[in-house]
Amino acid sequence: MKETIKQAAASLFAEYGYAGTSLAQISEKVGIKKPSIYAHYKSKEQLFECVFQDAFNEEMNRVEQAGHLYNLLESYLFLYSEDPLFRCFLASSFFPPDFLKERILRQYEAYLHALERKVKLLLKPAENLEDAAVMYTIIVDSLLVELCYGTRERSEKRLEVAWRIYKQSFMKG
Amino acid sequence: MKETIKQAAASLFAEYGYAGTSLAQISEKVGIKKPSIYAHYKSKEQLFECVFQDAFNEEMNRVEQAGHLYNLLESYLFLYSEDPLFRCFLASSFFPPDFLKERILRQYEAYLHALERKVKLLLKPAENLEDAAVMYTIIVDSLLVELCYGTRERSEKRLEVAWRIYKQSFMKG
DNA sequence: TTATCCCTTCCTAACGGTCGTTAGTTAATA
DNA sequence: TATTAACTAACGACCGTTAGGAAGGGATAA
Repeated sequence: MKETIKQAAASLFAEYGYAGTSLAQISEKVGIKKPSIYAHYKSKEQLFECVFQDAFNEEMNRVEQAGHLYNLLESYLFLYSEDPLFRCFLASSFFPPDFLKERILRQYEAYLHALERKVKLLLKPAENLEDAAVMYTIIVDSLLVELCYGTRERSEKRLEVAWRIYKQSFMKG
Repeated sequence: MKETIKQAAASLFAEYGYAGTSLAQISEKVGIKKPSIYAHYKSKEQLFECVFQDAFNEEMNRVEQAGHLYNLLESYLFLYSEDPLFRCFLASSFFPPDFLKERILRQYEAYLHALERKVKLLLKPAENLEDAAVMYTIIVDSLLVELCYGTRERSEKRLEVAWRIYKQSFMKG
């Protein structure tokens, strides 16, 4: 049940944001009454905190276990359309509620650092490894943005063009 | 006064989103009582609509009057830190309220198209003009994201790296 | 010039509704 | 028997919004 609530909350937070989502909506989606939520979470803030932390950890693990740079990029495409928790991670990073703003910004920074580390690890040593890492995060962010309010089609186009340029710039060898 | 309200609303909507901003906050920032807003706007929705439309039009004009691709990129950096209306345009595009979602998505798409048109106009004819246009919007979006929740410093780094790669890929001639 | 009227813009008071939350109870489980 | 997780009822706070009135300015007519 605790997990069910978390999932329902995740997809609602992802779509309407923290302020735009009410406990009434969440409980209705789960199929229980509003006060029942308090048997599992002591406040709306704490519920959101749990949801976000889960989302963040899961996404962080995914990056750290990635084996190929292109596959990682490509995975964002279906992840966005399939995984509410991931969408929640995205939306919360783009638009964090006030009471968690600082922590979320800190964690998103850690996320970008993890991406850069991954690039430096997987890419053949090159003189411009630093550029390659920055450029990779640029592509990731732009892909995420496009996923948020563009079409799937445009996202795929972006991925294709970006990867072609990226390869050409950093993987000539 | 109508203009004053709009500005106050813009900076609050930019920071807290539509759902996260109350008319009480707006009126307090302006220095009037909450119901006085209704002398100028007939509802919170209409107020937001005006603010967003202003923000969008202003930003669209800016793009259409741009003369250099690099300058346009660079302008986003200070624009974000100086112009609440621009921040509101950004935040609203990233996280539109439900009642305007469709229109906002449509307009953001128009915005990206305007960017692509600008690239094709300003760039020397090349065989991969289409790629250059897509890549430019990638850079813009990633820059905007970084501005939203990164540091100014990181944004500048991104701009520098992205532009170097961009020039090298599309402006060799 | 003065008096009248209208219109705009602010105000106070209050509305119904929804918010997050708490208290207190009941039913089931271990 | 003690604990957990669901419920109903209700709380105070805040939400967007409306009603109704006061103050001021501008135009018009005496």
